[in-house]
Amino acid sequence: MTRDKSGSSKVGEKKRKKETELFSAAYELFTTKGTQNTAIDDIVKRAGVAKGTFYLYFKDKYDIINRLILQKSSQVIKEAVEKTEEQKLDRFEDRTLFFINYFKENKLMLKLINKNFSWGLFRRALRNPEQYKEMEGIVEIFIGNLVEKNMNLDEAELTLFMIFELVGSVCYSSIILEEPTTIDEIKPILFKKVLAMISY
Amino acid sequence: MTRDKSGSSKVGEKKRKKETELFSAAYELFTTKGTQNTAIDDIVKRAGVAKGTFYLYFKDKYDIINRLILQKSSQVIKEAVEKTEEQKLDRFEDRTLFFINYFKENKLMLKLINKNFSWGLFRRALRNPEQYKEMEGIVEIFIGNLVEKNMNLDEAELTLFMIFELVGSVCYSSIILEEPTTIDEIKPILFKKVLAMISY
Amino acid sequence: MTRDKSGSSKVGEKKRKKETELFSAAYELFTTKGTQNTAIDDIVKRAGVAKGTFYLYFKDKYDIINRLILQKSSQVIKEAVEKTEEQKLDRFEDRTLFFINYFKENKLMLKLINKNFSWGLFRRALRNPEQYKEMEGIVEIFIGNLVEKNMNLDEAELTLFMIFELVGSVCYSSIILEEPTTIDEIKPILFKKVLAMISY
Amino acid sequence: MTRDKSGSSKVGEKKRKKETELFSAAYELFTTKGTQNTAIDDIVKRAGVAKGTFYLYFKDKYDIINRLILQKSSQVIKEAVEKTEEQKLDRFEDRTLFFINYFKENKLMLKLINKNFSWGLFRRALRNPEQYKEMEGIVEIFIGNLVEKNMNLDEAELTLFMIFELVGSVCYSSIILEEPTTIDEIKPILFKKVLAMISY
DNA sequence: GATGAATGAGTCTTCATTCAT
DNA sequence: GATGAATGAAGACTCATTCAT
Repeated sequence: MTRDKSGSSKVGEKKRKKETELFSAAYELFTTKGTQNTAIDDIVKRAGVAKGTFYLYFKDKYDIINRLILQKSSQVIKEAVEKTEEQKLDRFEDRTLFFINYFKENKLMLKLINKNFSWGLFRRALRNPEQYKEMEGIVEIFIGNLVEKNMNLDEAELTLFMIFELVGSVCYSSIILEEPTTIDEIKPILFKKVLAMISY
Repeated sequence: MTRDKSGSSKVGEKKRKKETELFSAAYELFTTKGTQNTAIDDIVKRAGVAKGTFYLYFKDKYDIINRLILQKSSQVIKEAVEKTEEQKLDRFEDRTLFFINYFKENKLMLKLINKNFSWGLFRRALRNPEQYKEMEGIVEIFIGNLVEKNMNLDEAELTLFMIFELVGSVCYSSIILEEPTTIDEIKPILFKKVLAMISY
Repeated sequence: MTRDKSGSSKVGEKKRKKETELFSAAYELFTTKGTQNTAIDDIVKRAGVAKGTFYLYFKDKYDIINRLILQKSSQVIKEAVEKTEEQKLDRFEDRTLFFINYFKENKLMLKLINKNFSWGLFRRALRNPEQYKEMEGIVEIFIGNLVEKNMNLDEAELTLFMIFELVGSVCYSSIILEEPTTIDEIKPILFKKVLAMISY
Repeated sequence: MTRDKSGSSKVGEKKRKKETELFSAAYELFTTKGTQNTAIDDIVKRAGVAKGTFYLYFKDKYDIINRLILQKSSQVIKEAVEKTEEQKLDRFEDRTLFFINYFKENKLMLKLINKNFSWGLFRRALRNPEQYKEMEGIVEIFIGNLVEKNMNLDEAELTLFMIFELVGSVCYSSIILEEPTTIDEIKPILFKKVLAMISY
């Protein structure tokens, strides 16, 4: 009798393991060589499974890319939030900066996300009640803080969007390409600009 | 004996013409379908030349992409500068906003540049004395203005970089994908944030 | 101890049921999408059994196709014979035409059989004493009638074969493809030709 | 200066040769193993060209199949007509039988055509003025003869269609599968039936 | 008997690049 | 300089069949 499709049975575990291996193989490859230059063949070879197995778990290449971005980005953000909360910082600005600082640590993910990120995909994910409950909280808190500062709701959301775009591109460029300079040299200026965006 | 590579002889003209046709065919295609989905075959067909001819003028596909981005982006910026100067605006802030406003008009180029733009490529181009003399001027003027506002030189240049990144990503997302909303709704907020970045 | 392979025990019944479900799922799919475009996966999904189960009842894909054709074609013919006999038609020719007319009704089977039918397979089936006793009767009656008309036995059997081939192809083409025209327009001519083949 | 696309120049000749080689390799393979079991890879290997070359000459697998059937069938029919006319037979019936007799000689083509033949494709080809002028003549003559025998035009065309279908299926079965017997044993009966179809 | 996860050979198709003419 | 036929490696995806549980 089969009770669950991905549950606690031995088969279910094994199944889950394959998917995980596929995910992490793809992640490694995508962040190293880019999605475009990574073949399904590379992924399955690294994961140590047969080609057909890939298509057991993913509809096609786009499927794994999207699911990976969603998964990794929400995971990284979640982590960043947790670390930020541990800091017991009083001021909203400080919390924001600490958050960004932590966020930028995950270099590999940055590379993956930056060229494939879509705000629409992200918002849609936020509306998925099951999986992203926590993340939604963060977003709401952030926006709430801005609203308290007399921003209206629309502007607050757009501000968040712009901060994402700015921090994302700047980090990508400075970390991955070291252009125009290193992230360490850029960071103080970036923080200054983010604060300016929050405050005015 | 070939005297010149871009000269004034009839042959030189003809040569130049093929290259130009290849450039504009590629531009049209790249901005419409993306670089990835455009085959050399598409380009040469549209340009009306043979496939081999392509490799007479460009080393490979990357070559034409890079040169196209450089060429188009500096051309668009140049135009934007000219239009801005015609406006005889007194305040630096107003000139910046007018500039950005004009800049964003060129939707097609935006699409091309956004996923391929690299600040390093851009700066390298600026240092090319022949071709980009005028553009360098613009950049210097902008930076000069920021320095007058008591920014140091490094911060000024990084500020310019960040404005480019922010405006670029936001325009791309809002114009091409209409996410999170249309450019018209985003513009006032974007301007506000750019001003904040200039001022603080 | 397994006593029977198709017997009356409960297990046997269950077994029989799976096989039947596989058969009817395959039939539906084959006649709708063609054998080539139907995957084992489609069949087992529709039948509601596991993939491995398929190979418990059928050696491979060809096995189910052949057995299906045999089964369905003899079933349709049997039905056609019964309907024909209900009509109490006196003349052999009239009975033949009525038979053909009924025969052509089963569009789906036509599609399945036409591209896979093999006279050898069919005759071999007829010689299988168990299953196809009745059908053999029909064939013998038909042939007997022709012999009465002074055809020799060989010619009679070949005539039957040719009528099958002609009626089969013409019906397939006109019903499924509507080429060169509809079955309704073709039918009178087809009947005329069949009568000619019987009579001369 | 390029004057022609497949003409008399050296390049044109070479080009033509590749296409021909591809055609004949495909023909050989299709008739031996069937279209379904022949991969593009098999074709190009046998033709001694690269895989990409195939797609220079044919849109896809269906393209080469259709063009091959059209080409071969019209070629065989043309030949059969020529041979028939050389015989100076007076009676229409005799000419028809001689024609069929010659027609059946080409065993390989029979195999190819039989499972892929479509009357619609065939008629469309007949309407192609350039290539099939002669063939159209044959068809018209045949139909004309039937009309002289007091058949109306529609019935004449349908009769031709049915003869094609009958002769095609019977020859296929008897020549390729030797079912229900050899073509030599079947031929007299087949002729008798065709005459019956012409005469009544 | 029943399951369904896993396999991997097989298939079609694309395209940047080369090179003889 | 110009041409365009030829290349073949690379890629995404399918599916009949097996086998451990």
